[in-house]
Amino acid sequence: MDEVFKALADASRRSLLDRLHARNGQTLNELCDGLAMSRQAVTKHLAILEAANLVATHKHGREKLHYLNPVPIHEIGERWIRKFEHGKLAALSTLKRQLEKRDE
Amino acid sequence: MDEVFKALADASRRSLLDRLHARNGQTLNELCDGLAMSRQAVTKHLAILEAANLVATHKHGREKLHYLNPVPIHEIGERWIRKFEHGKLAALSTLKRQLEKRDE
DNA sequence: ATAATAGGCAACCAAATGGTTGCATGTCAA
DNA sequence: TTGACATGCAACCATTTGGTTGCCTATTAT
Repeated sequence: MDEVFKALADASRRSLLDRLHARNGQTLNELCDGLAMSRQAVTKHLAILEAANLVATHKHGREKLHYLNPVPIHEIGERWIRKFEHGKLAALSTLKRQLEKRDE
Repeated sequence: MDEVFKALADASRRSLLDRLHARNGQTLNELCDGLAMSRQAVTKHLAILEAANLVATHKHGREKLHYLNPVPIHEIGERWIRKFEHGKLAALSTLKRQLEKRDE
């Protein structure tokens, strides 16, 4: 799971996921368009996303197509994010109460 | 939002959030226990969590108490994770279909 | 008053990260 | 078949990151 969090920690990589979410199955060159960095930099980012299982690829002739895999994102939502949403109100009220002690 | 993702990208920091989730309002020294690293390293991690607004602190005498703020985690869930859950089935079926082309 | 406790600050260091460039390879089209 | 196109590989570089150590300050307890 650490790999997924690390992969999501970079804005360029999140942008790549966004673009695949908007249109799945893009080639490397398509994903490079408009991303002020070299093709090789994008390749590295995609490799990290692939290692985290967030992107799957499929070679078609000389093109490499990239597909979004939403499962790890979903798992983070399920196993991590929701845990902190549970009891959110309780945590907030504690937080509020303690911060108000500043004024004592 | 980038700060929040970056803050969550480290296992030690996620562990600190876990521990605050288990028991809110711990001091720095309490949070150090069992975390094979120096107090100063923990201080730095907590500073990053604080900068990302994931932790709020409150000085009480010579102690510094740390409180979890679940709001940024919730926002990531709302604004980012859910987006990818929407259309998850569609993405998965495309993914499956394309990966099966390997066998053609 | 003095010692112990809780924490802060700053300099330093190794390794990881995010990027580059140059060149090589494989595939398609004329 | 030959040139153009899509991608891969490797070396290199600067900056960031995660950690350390040493010392300083503030608060509490004896």
